[in-house]
Order: sequence, then C-alpha cells, then structure tokens
Amino acid sequence: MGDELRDLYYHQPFQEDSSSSVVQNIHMLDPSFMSYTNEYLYGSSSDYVNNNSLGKPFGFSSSSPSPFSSSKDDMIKQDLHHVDANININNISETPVTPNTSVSNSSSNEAAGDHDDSNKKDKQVKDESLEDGEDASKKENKGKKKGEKKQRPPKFAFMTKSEVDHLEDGYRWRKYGQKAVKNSPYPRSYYRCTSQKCQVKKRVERSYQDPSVVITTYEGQHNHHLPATLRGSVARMLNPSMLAQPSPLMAPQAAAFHQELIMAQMPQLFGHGNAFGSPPMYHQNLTHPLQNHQQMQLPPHHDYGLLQDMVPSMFNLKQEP
DNA sequence: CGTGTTTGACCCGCGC
DNA sequence: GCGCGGGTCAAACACG
Repeated sequence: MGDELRDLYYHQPFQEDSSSSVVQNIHMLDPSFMSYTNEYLYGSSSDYVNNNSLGKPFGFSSSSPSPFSSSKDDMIKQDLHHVDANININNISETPVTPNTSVSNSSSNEAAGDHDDSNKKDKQVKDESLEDGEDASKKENKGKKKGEKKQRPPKFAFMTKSEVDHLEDGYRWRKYGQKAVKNSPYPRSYYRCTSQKCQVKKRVERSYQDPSVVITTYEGQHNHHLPATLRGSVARMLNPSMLAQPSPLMAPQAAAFHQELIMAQMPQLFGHGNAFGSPPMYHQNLTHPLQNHQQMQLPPHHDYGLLQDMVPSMFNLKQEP
C-alpha cells in the first residue's frame, strides 16, 4: 500500500467534529459500532447472492491484517477510497458473524485532500440554497458566502456482494444521475429519497476490482420512517439478527444509521430485484447463517423504540418456529 | 397522468 | 487558464 493510500486510511480527525477518530469493529450483531464516531467504518462483506463463502469478510485492517485479508481486500479498499476518500479503514471487523454487509460511516466534514468531498460540499450548498427559496435557481447560488462552512450530513458506506446494483432498502429512491467512474467500467448511480423534504442521497456503484461487490454510500438521514406500505412485508422478511438494536447510549444520528443498516440488509432478503412481497424462499437462505451463531446477541440495554416503530412485526420473529 | 429513469449539459473545485 | 472528474439538473422518455 502506498503512502498516499495509507494516509487516507489514517486520515486526521475531522476538523469540525471533535468526536473521536477511533474506528471500531463492527458487524450487524454489534450495533454499538455506531457509537460516537463520525468516521467511516466498514468491515465484512456478505455473499448472499451466490450462497457461497457466506460471511467471508473483506477484513479491512491496515494495522493488524485480518486473517481473511488478501490482495483483493486491498483492491477493494481502494475501491472504497475511490468512492469517498474519507473512508477510514482502521481496525475493521475481522470476525463477521452474519453474512452481512460491510459498513462504513463517515463524518460529513471536509477532510483535507478530499476533492470529491469538497465537490460535494459545494453541491450541498447549492442544494440547500435551492431549498431556501423556490425561485432560487441553481445558477445563482454563487452568492453563498465563501468559507461559510455548512455542516454536511453524515455519510455511511457499506459494501454488499450482490448481482443487483440498486439494493432495496425499504425506502423509495429516485435516480437523478449516473456517471461513468474513472478507471471503472461500472457507472455510479445517484439516488435521492423520494420523500418530501428528505434530503438523503445515496450513491451506488460496483467495485471495479470485484464486480460482485456493490458499494453503497448514504448521505444524510431520513427524516421519516419507511413507507407504510413496505413496513409489513419488510419486517416479515427480517433476519432475526437484525434484532440487534441501537444502544440507548448511541447518538441519535448513529441510531438512525443503525436503522439504515438494518434496512440495507433488506435486499438480501429479496433476492435479485424481487418485489418486496417475495415469497419466503430467500428467508431460509438468509437466516441460515445465523444458525451457526447465536440467534441473538442482544446488548445489555434493550431499546427497541426506534426500531420497533420502524418495523413493528419483526419483533415477533423470535416466536417463529 | 403520475412516477421513475435516462442522458446530455452544466457547474464547480482541483491539479497542472 | 485550461482540462478533468465528480455531482447535479432537467428535458425527454418509458411505463403502469
């Protein structure tokens, strides 16, 4: 790994955010991963499409290589950096428990040397000015004070092995752009939450090093719950591991991300581009890996509130035969 | 007709 | 200053 890349891995704590730069190990059964960092986090991957090598992690770790680490992992690291140079790859989970998605979390801060980020910061300013006045044309946003730092929404990236690019996550998205990615044969797609006043965006692109991997980057937090029509079906498909819930100690922002994380797993339950009402044929597949582990690893504090509200019926899964 | 996608144009910051 | 790349816009289009 070159110095340049290493610098990225060990990038400095963000200036606007005094929170710790410590990156914690994460996986779906340990929701505390969100704890108070705004740094990017990411860890294991899943392979639910092909149903092989379930749970094999990418093992990102720059300081202490994962037993699973490989040159491919390094390549994917580069992929993620390609997605957003803010990604921090310190000390990533080496022991994925579920066939889950790799996760990373990032602050919205302006990390030095991240031109991509600075671009987005600029766009964010543009978007917000548009939001302020309906007559505000995108072309007249240059009046925005220079140096006026606007706090950008948190970013949150994860990788999933999937044959489908746009993974269903329970929310409704409208695609607003697609761009070719330099050095990659795969385009990057831009989506925006269709809910009114919800500014959440996400980028989806396929890893150019490992085409089986889809890299999804969320930006912002939903200010609404799942579309009502999706709640029931989504919940019924839930993997019990998703019962892992945000710790009450978790910052609200992180809790929101935890929801996102859970929903991000939804596509694994629906297979290739299936509608939400898919038959439970995938359910078996996806819950299977759990049988090799503890069904539940509930943290000491149980605060179902947010999650239960989001997908109420998932809390009945425990009783399922 | 409402909703979502496609796609070329545009804007902006950055590096040279 | 210029070219490049990333991100966004918006008109045209597709689809139910």
